Amino acid sequence: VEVEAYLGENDLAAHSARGITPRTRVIFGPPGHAYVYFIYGMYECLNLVAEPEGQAGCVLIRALEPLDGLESMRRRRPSAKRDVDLMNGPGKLTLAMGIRRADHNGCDLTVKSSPIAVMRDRKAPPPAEEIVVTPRIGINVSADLPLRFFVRNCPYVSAIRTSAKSSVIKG
DNA sequence: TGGCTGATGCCCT
DNA sequence: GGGCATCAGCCAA
Repeated sequence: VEVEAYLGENDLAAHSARGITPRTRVIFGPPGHAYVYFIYGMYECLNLVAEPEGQAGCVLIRALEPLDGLESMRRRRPSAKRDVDLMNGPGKLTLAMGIRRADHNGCDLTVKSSPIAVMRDRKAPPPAEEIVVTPRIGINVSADLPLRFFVRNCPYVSAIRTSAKSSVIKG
């Protein structure tokens, strides 16, 4: 329900901006794979590689709406007081899902046997009617680019922080 | 409700 | 060695 785009070029906020390193190698690999990185000494963040092999570009998953597995998520995140707080942040949702860099960085999400369940036993929900577009959260460079997208009026997003720079995509 | 801060370790200069 | 795509708890108002 909430993502941010990180581009391959002209986006200094992207980890891939300085080219291929041991950490960013996955971002330059084939699409549909998970790029999981460790941040602030405590948290992991999940990205989906989104460009053809050889090009950089990925999507940071910032919030999800839990449709299944609520009990196990509550066990992994006992600090969440309400269901809407289980996955409303990039560090929270990896905790709730048990996603770790050591286990899941580089794994292929396009196969049924993927260790990260992506619509494995479900039909996709209907597309959101309205998407809000804003600048990305928590970055200092390329901070004005409108690359954060979230479902309007969805209670599961991390911060309904719309600004003067926000806009809405319909349909 | 909103702002500040400590916790904590990888990554790249 | 400094910065970092974060979070939870604390405090003031």
